[in-house]
Amino acid sequence: MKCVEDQMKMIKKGVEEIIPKEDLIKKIEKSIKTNKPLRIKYGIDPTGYDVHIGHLVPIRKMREFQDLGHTGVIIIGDFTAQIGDPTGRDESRPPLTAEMVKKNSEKYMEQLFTVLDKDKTEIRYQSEWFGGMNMMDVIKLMSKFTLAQFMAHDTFRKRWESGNPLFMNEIMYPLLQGYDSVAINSDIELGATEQKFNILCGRDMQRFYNMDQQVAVLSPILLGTDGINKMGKSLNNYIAVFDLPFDKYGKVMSIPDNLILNYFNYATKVDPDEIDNIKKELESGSNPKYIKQRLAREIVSLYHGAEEGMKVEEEFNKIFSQKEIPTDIEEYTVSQSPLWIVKLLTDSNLCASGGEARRMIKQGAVSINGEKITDENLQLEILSEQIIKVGKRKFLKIIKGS
RNA sequence: GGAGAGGUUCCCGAGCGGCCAAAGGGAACAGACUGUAAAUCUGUCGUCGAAGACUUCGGAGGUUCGAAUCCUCCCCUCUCCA
Repeated sequence: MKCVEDQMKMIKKGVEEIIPKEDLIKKIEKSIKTNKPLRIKYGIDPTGYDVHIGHLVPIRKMREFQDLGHTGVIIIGDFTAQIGDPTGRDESRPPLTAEMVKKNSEKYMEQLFTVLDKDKTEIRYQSEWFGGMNMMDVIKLMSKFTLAQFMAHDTFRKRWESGNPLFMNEIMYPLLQGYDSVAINSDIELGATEQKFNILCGRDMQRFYNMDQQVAVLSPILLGTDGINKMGKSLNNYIAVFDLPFDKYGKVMSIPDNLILNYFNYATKVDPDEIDNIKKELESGSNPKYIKQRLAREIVSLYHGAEEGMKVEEEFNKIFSQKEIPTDIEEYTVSQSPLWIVKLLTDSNLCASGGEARRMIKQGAVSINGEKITDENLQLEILSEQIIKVGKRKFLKIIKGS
């Protein structure tokens, strides 16, 4: 096992805050002395299974802990999922069935294991400890905190002050998350900085149960592709693990230039020294496009391999810089000919409605074999291998059916 | 339990009997430009073979030639009082 200094150096990298740092040092010392791995906690809510690269910032940290010999513990929040984290924007939550929880967490873990070390990961469900609780236990949990403590928390206070509804069950959220730390006896909890309150709740909760208190290791929040809000599903500014390589590449290319270094730091495995070089390069005024392309390649490679990264980059240049046609285009079989162009666009799902299809034609966004379509009444003679293009990035190959 | 305010199109938010498919902003999409699905500028932004028609302003009824706008009941949220 590595010495305390080495471990600390590795842990501190790319981390915004460690609360309290002294405790972390003590924990590592103890772990080395007793040769016992630390238990590193991270919780997920199985409300869905779309994992984006923002979620993976703390997960990468967990992997580093695992590489240092420690144990990662993933909590499947099958109880907290019924509430919805108040720090998020989610409003009402439909109740989750057991099957949904199972399906979501399996898919979720599949994505996390692109980063984590399976042999050093423990998966635990909240229902293991909350499932058997009765009302007395719940009251006991609630008696540990005051309302004032919760109202001091920014997200609760803001909701309150802006006159938005704040439900009682939402107040339970930090309590449940906090008790998880007691249940699994965690040494360290990982999360983004917005999780500070919840994670510190876990610390308090452990103290109430006379346990060693966990340390909060907080990662910065990854901004979304819009460059303004945190990456998240509700704002549709996220890059998902399940996104196709080409989409990942394109989404990275759409981030504002000032986010490039941020992404290099938190969304790739590029060495910090190398990132320093990139920073200098950016400052020296070289074209950010090429640096962003490298970033996009790095991110795609991380999930799909270096080869795919190169391939996708070529494809991107082809379509957007040289305005050519992509190599692989989805095919669509048409048996009726001639076919009204608007019908073709809607039937093939290139456009959502007839109105949209007409609009696209009017705006000069539709072309067939490179020829712009201007007549929205066009009866198209269907020939095989016609390439239809809508906007910049929607392509379809028409196959003549019989 | 009492008193007040409010629920509008993906989101925020105006409208308070016809000129409302509903201002403005954001998001999204398209075009131009470029260094890219950056930035900027311009345009579009309910559905229907587009003519007119149909559906939409928390829900259900009603008044009216005509309702997002008025009335009744219901559901939901916020504020103050207890």
